[in-house]
Amino acid sequence: MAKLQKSIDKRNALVKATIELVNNNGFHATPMSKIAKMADVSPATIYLYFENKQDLVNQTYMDIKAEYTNFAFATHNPNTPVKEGFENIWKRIAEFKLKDCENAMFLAQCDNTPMIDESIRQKGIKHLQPLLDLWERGRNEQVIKPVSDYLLYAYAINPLSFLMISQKRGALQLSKKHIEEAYQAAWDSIKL
Amino acid sequence: MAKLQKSIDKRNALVKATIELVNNNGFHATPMSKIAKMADVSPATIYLYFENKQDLVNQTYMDIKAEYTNFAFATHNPNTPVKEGFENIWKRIAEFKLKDCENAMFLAQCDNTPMIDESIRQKGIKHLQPLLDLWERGRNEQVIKPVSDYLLYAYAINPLSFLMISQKRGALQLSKKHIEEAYQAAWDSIKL
DNA sequence: TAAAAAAGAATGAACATTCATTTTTTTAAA
DNA sequence: TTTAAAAAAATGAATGTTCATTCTTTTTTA
Repeated sequence: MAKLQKSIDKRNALVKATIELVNNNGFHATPMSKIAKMADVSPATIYLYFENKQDLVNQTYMDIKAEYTNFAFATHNPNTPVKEGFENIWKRIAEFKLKDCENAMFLAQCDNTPMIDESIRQKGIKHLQPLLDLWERGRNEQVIKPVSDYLLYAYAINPLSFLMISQKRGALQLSKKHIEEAYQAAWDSIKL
Repeated sequence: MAKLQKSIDKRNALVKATIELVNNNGFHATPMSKIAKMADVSPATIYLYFENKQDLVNQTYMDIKAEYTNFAFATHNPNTPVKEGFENIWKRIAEFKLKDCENAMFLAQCDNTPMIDESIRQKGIKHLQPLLDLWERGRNEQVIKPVSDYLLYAYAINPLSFLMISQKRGALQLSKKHIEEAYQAAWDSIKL
């Protein structure tokens, strides 16, 4: 329906405005009034779509997290060899983080501050299951070091967030070559 | 003087309270009134020691950053072999991040959000010079991969922040063995 | 024309900062 | 050493602003 579509557009505009403003100013320095203005909507209208500010941010987080993991695993096939599967997922994640920088920045901020309800963050983690499954297989096949998922994540995935933030700040510009170097470092850190 | 000492004590109490409250609630959800209360001081008194809230946080950041790098490089000798030197610095950093968790959490939050003035963060980075020098030597001696400092930092150092945050959240408890595994991953990711 | 959606203005709480006093410390004269 | 005036430090209570949220009215949709 045109009706329903309009609602979806408005909700999306609110989510988008939230991401941009929170990225640049942080959660608490982002007033509802500014979000409303950027989304071309009255402040009161936000409350037709979201319970309150916390809910708006929680939902934004969940939306983006889902989009992120959908993208990351879209081309994943659980039957490919571990090394190949990892390279594929890693490069999809890298592509998302570096191309869809706004969204990725928002996730990073959520994951590094107390701005999101902890229960919501916990839910977000579950989306990573396909990667954890791959690692489990890798450990069994003695292709990947027998260490915890946290450690693997810390070395294989998390560094991308740091590189992304650095790029956003203008500290460096990541070329194809850099991505390849980063992938090598990631794989070297977890392979057996 | 007893006089001067008292002032220093008060300033320290304010800095300490700032760290604890910002760690748990974030910058903007930490009112000056609460900082004052926790430091056993009137809100007005804060303004005798700091220009305003932003200045309080900036100074807190600089204080802790200096403490952090002093600790990290305290036992560093620029003449030791690269591998050995790196292991030493890495383990000092790990010790700081995991034992002096409150301070390290605060730095992580500052580095991952827009809460600190960018110019202040830039200054903080300079403290890392001894590590960058070591890497430069490592690249020359072909002991370390010929990649940028950012990449080396992203893989060799930054993962510790992730592990620290995870530990703080209770997601895992890092034992001696985990630290050793993490060190191996760090070294594997950057060694040639 | 009734119901739903949206709007702008109003409300009340929270907060950073300042102000007017009070308390403490310093100074130096007795 | 004691004392009291001056200076400095500290305080609690205001101030004015900002903001999330709600209320009442208007506009749009069915």
